[in-house]
Amino acid sequence: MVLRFYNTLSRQKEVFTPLQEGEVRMYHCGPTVYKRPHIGNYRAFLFADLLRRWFEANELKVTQVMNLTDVGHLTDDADAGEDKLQQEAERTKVDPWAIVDQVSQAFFADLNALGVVPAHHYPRATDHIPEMVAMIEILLEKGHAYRVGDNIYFDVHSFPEYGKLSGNRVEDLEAGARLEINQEKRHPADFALWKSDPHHLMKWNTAFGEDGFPGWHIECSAMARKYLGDHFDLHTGGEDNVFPHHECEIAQSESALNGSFVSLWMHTRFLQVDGGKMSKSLGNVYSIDDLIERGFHPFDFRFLVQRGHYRTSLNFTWEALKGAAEARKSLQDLWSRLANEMSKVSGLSAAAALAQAEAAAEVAPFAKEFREGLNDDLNTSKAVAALFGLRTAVLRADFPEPNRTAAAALLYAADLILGLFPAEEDSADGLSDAEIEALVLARTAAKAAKDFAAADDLRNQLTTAGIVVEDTPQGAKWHRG
RNA sequence: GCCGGCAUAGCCAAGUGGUAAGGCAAUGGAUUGCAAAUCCAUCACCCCCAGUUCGAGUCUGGGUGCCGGCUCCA
Repeated sequence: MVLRFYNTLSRQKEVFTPLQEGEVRMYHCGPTVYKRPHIGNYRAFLFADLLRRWFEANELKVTQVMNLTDVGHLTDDADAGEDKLQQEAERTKVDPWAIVDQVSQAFFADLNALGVVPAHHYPRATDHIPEMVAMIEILLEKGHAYRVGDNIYFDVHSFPEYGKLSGNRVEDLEAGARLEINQEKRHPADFALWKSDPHHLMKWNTAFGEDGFPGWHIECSAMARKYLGDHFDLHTGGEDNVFPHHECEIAQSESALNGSFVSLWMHTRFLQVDGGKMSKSLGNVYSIDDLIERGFHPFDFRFLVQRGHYRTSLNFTWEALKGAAEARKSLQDLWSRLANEMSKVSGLSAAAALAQAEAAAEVAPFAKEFREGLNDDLNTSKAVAALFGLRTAVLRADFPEPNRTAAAALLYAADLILGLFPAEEDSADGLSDAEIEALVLARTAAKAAKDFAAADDLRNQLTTAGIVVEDTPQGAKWHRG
């Protein structure tokens, strides 16, 4: 098994070697819970889910952490800066803690709808104030941070490698600074670790003062350390996190902990809508519910995202989503056709199912293409193409019967890894096989008698019950849709 | 102004320098009582201009357009 991933830090694909053999520890920058996440946010979270699933399919033990940022961050570093959560709270006259609760619930509901496997920890920033304070104290002691009144800043010049992730240089940042220079700071690129403001709605009484709140970046450093240790395998986020957020995390953590922090940094490219950035004014900032209202299943969106590569900007359009939905439906149809064989492989692990598929000559080429695609920096396009290759092969009349189970195994594994098909809904009006057979036979008889009205009526009954009837040269066949 | 990325058919999207995966849609045919499904077939000179090379979507330079960061943002 050789997994290769593109590392933002080195700007190239690298062979992945876990720090601890057989284990992967990873951290994902999660949502700021001040307003409901949109589909663009979910592209990043679906990517995290895919990583998790593929690692587990490779029999690695995964520890996965995704933070919830529930304390607002400053819109700028000047003292007048407000934070989004505070703004939202003031705008809606709702207590910020209530907003956090409400948005968090919506977030988890969306994750569930998208079939995301829950991370092991979803730490909240406000639950980790002591950890952040402790880390800031280390930075002060080591001379990487300085205090001005009740504000504390990280001294960028104390970390010579600042800029290694983003490629930015401290000098350029200074030259391009569009902000009013905060006179408190020694250098414009210095960033806040802790701020104090009596008017802030969310504030804590700490050694740094009575009315303080954390800077934007420190929460991830502190929480990652707590749940994953000082040095862990990989950290992900959207491309916009590269700078300043992740750059600052690196500076803080490596300064505080004397050593490398994260081995592999992975970032997802933004989702575009209608060829450009989604924006409120264009009215194309969609939520998962918006997709559902238009008649799509959240898994259609999941499939759309996973048909493309995470490092390429994906253009979301309703037409593209429709295309993904149709494509997913045809794989779902394949699943139904393999229902009998599916029962023989269900319960297998993804690793075992994939191995079984690779062991069968007729299916192996597709299984290999699927695996190799994912091994190569999660090339899901290639992996999905393999599934369509499998579909074509299975649907050919001469597909060898013994290999149908292997084909089912591959599709089953693909579902465990990509999350293609929602869990079966309990069909309350489900017909038994015998009842279906009777209806199908009755329809065949009606057709033979040229009573097409009756035949169509029977077909409608079956369709309504979720049964697909196919007239083939070998007679009528049916399967559950 | 300074960093970084992308540009492939109507749409979405892969692509180690050797003559363009896959899907959706569409079109023709087979099949059907009509459909649906399925099967067969058709459907791209890879943004523009130079250059390197025996050979470039794939490398280099210059344009144009879009995206990200430098400011909260996946």
